[in-house]
Formats: sequence, structure tokens, C-alpha cells
Amino acid sequence: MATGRVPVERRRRRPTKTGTVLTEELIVDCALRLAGEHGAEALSVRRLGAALGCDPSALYRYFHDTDDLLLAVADRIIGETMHDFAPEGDWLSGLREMAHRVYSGYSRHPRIAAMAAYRVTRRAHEFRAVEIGIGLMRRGGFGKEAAVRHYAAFIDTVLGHAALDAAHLALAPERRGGDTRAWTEAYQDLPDAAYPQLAEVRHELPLMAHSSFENALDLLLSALESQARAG
Amino acid sequence: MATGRVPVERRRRRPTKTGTVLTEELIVDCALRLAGEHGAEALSVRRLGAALGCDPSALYRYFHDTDDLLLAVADRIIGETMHDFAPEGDWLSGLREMAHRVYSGYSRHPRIAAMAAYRVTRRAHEFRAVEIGIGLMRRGGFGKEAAVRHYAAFIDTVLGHAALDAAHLALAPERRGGDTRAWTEAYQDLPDAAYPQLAEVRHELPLMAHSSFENALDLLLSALESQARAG
DNA sequence: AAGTTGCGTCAATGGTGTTGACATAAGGAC
DNA sequence: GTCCTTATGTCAACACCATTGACGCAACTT
Repeated sequence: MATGRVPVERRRRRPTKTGTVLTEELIVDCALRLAGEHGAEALSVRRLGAALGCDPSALYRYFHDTDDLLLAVADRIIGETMHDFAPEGDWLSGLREMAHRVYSGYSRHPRIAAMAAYRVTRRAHEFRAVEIGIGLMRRGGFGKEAAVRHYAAFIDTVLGHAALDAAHLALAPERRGGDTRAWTEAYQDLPDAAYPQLAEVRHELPLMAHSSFENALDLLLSALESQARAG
Repeated sequence: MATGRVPVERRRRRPTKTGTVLTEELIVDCALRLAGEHGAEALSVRRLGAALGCDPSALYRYFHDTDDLLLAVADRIIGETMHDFAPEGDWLSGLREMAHRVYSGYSRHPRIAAMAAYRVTRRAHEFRAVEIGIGLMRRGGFGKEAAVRHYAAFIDTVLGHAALDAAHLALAPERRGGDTRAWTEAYQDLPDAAYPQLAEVRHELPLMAHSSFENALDLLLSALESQARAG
């Protein structure tokens, strides 16, 4: 990791050769756009530099390394998804909406999500999200420890599904296609004798190609409801 | 993707310069070992070639590209984890053991798991695993469609958690440390007024640094049990 | 107007996957 | 046992990648 290249406060605003003035925010914006527009390979320091109209190495004046940049971009996504989220109704609906927001936010930026869903950004937007999530669990009547444990189980399940589906979406087209078609091709051709269970559900197997997020979320929330009633 | 470089049946067994005779199996073995022993950056075609004592490009005679190799390695891991698994007791215990097997198998190979948990290997070991998993759901009394849907929710939740935790484990040490310490450092220093919920559970927040897999699994299985009774 | 120094630029290092041409030895045919 | 074919290992090259240290300009401070 580079040391001392990233000042906290920036005083001199020197434009690049092409005239743009770099900003931490501008870079994050551009990275987000770039990762979205072009394919899975789009996000590299060199391309980012080209898109910003600056030398690639200029980015190291703003972020220690690509990991640092990634966390900043990830936090931006969290901010987007949680923007204006202030759950008012019952806690379960709040959790459901939070789950949907996180999931769809990550689905909108699959490439970043696949790389960052398991990270702790340690930044402002993530702080707010955890604050809200734990607040919802507390509203469900859970004690301090149970609230934290259940929030962890909840958010990790949501993030896990988001990461899985995002990684699938971020796959190069021919690979994504190959994985998806497995359920209508390879799995359909297995010998019945060796795979009796698969033979029986043959016509339902294509369901495996779709996201199971909604089903898993329903199961998880119903379990939390039971726990809340029992506790 | 290279075309026609990977014959199905191999007749001529020509040794490399260092004397070893390459095999699809040998390569997968070596990749698995390499990814485990050394750091997160260990698995590259060049290192693999060096470890096998052959030219890196020789691998392209056995696998179309690194993605093809990755899927082969992933399927090997599935095979390892499901080896000798033949659930006999009640379906819920069977699912629980399957979840533990998958999770710990992936935890043993975090680098590969992080890259492949969301893939469909379309290979023998995966076929068997799905066969067993859907069989367990059927044993729980679910109809064809419900069995497939619930199996998808189940396995994706398990894989999601496995992927999350594996990716965390596979992180470079200083990054993993940074993410982990967030809960005992950054999250402990937030101002109480702005984050009242976090302030209240301050002493329980370090729980967030641990895996939530067991808790999430308990919740999921209890929900499936309720569904089975209701349906 | 002069002096510091922040920050954009350049060039270089050592990594990556992948490919096409090449050479050689393995195995089949006789 | 010898010849032929060709599978397969090797080599060199291409086009990328992140990162760093030296350099020098220009934007602020004084």
C-alpha cells in the first residue's frame, strides 16, 4: 500500500491535461458508470484514467490502491440504495424493504457487488444502514444480543444472495449462458436410473435457473417472526 | 475460448521436460493445493505451470481456459465435501448436515470458493449433490415444485454464506484484518447522538465480526419445518 | 513577486491470460 | 523393427494489468 499519497484535505486543484479537475467524488462516479456500462472487464485503473482524461497513476493521489477505491464505490452504492429509507411501519415490513433495497441496489451494479458484497466499507453510508437495520430488530422486540445476532444473519443472508446473483450477472455472457442453460440441458439429459429424484422433478428443474432470493427472504422473515413471538 | 485444443480421450502420454506426466486430475490436484498453500494470488496459469513442472501453455491442452479449470476444481471440492454422504435419518438433519458439509468444504478452500460458489459446474459431483438435496426436500413431504423451489432457496442461502465467509477468508491479511477490526474500532467510535441504536448495542457489535452462518441456518431450517407442517 | 509543494505525468517493473508456430516423441501400421 | 502421423509439450509474443519513483509544472502562500 502506498503511504502518504492520499492527503485528507486537498488544497491545490490542478486540472489534468484534458482540462477536467479530479475529485474523489468524480472518480467514484466515473468508476460506477464505467463498471455499469461496459462489460465485466471494464474497471481497471488504466480505463478509469482514460475515461477521466488523466494519467492512470493520478488516481493514487486519491486512493491508496484499487481496494481503497473499491470500498469507496461500494459505500456509494449503499448510500444510493438506502437513500431516504426511514422505515415507519412494522419491523418486518421494514426488514423486507431493506432487503429489497440492498438486493436491487447490488443488482444494479453487479460487477462492484460481486467484488464488494462481503466487505466492510467502514464508511458513512454503511454506518447508517447498520444503524437502521439493528433499530428494526430492536423494534421487533429482540434484546441487544439477539438483535445483533439476528441482524447479522439477516444481512448476511441478503448480501449472500445479492452476491451470488450479482456474480452471476457479472459473468461474461457466454459463461452466464452456459451456467443458466445447465438446467435445461445437462441436467435434463441425466440417466433416470442413476438420478431418480432429478428424473421426477425434471420439468421443475428450470426453476433452478432463477434467483431464489424472494423465496429465501420469505423463509427467513417468517422464521424471525416466529422467534420474535416466542422470545 | 480456444477451440478443439481439449481432446476427450487422451492417447499419447508425453512427459514434460521435468519428467512428470500431465493428467487432468493431476492438474486439478495441484491447483487445489496451490490455491490453499499460498496466498490469494497463488493461482495463476504461470504458477500452476511452474508447480507442475511444465510450460504454462500446456494447460490449454487440458482445459479450454482458466474458467474451465476453475469449474473442474470446484466440482472436485463438491465431490470432497459430499463424499460418502448418504443421509438416513430425518430430512431436516440431512439438510443440516448437507449445509455443514458444503459450508466447511468451501471454507477449506476459500480462494476457489470465493470464485466459484455461484457457478454451475455441470459435472458429476454437482449432479449427485443436487440429486441428494432434492431427495431430502421430497422426503420432507414437499411436492415437486415446492421441493425444487425450497432446495434452491436452501442451497443458495448456504452457498451465499459460504461465499461471503470464504471471500473474507481469502482476503489479503491486512485487508481481512481491516474489515474485521471495523467492529471493534470504527463502529465503536461513532457519536452516540447520531447513532443511538449502535450506541445501545455497542458491546454486542463485535459479534458482527463472526460468521452468522449457524444462526442463519437455524432460522432457515425452522422455517422449512413450519412450511412442511403447514403444507 | 518569490518560494513551496501538491499533484498530474512519464517511464519502467514485474505480473497476468492466451495464442500460433514449432519440434519431438509416442503409438499405430506393416 | 521402421516409418508416419499427430498429440502434446515448448517457445515467443501480444496485449493487458496494478503500482511506484522521479520529474516538473502550476497553484497556492507569504
